[in-house]
Amino acid sequence: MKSYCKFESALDILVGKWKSVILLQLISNGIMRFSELQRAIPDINKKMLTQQLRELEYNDIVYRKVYSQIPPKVEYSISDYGKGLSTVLQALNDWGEAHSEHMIELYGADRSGN
Amino acid sequence: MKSYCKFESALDILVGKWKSVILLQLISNGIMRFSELQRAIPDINKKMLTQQLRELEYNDIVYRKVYSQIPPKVEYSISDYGKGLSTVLQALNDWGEAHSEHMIELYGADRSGN
DNA sequence: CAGGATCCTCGCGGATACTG
DNA sequence: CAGTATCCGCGAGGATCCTG
Repeated sequence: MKSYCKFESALDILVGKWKSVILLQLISNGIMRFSELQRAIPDINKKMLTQQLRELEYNDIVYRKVYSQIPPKVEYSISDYGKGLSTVLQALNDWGEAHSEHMIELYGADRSGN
Repeated sequence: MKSYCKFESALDILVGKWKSVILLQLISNGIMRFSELQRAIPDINKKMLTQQLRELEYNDIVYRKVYSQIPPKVEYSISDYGKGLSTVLQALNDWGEAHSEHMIELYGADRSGN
């Protein structure tokens, strides 16, 4: 039997109400400014956006580039290291897709709200 | 660019303070009774153990076998379907391991409490 | 033995206002 | 523009007691 002892810590890093959406945006759009992220995710507020971005930055998943100018300009992107997540994300995504099918088989209607 | 739209729902299923520990136990020990799980995870209480098990059961990750007898006997195990998670778990675990190394490189000491 | 029912706490997430 | 600072509600998680 393999190790399986650090997947909990891995989970923690992805957990947070907005982490996934943010990641999704940055993955598909590349570099994005703070305000672009705000517009792309209308239901989030600045505090949450900042907070979740900081956590992702702390874990070196996203890269934060600050232009020291006025008005300020900050760009976010998936860091080189963060790109290593893609395998995991893909695995999770594939399983998630299969699972929603499975749930439909088991319980009937689709309640995913997708 | 691949889809990446269901990995959020996949995450939800693994999230919960005790899901990972429970899964770990069931993966490595196979079939376990309720009380065995309790003993294996001393810090959990019955309510939480029951609740998290029910959620996993609802998602068809764990199988619950009830022996109608007195005193009651209930056995839990990873369902056949749930075994399909192993790939994902392994991916998460591998990344988690690499990541904790990476964090040490970045910030020095190991704060994982492992 | 394997829960169910109740009550409570604590911190995540959110609304709003202010600032360099 | 890209944030901080404060305040607050709500729900996941927990302690405790009861039951078939």
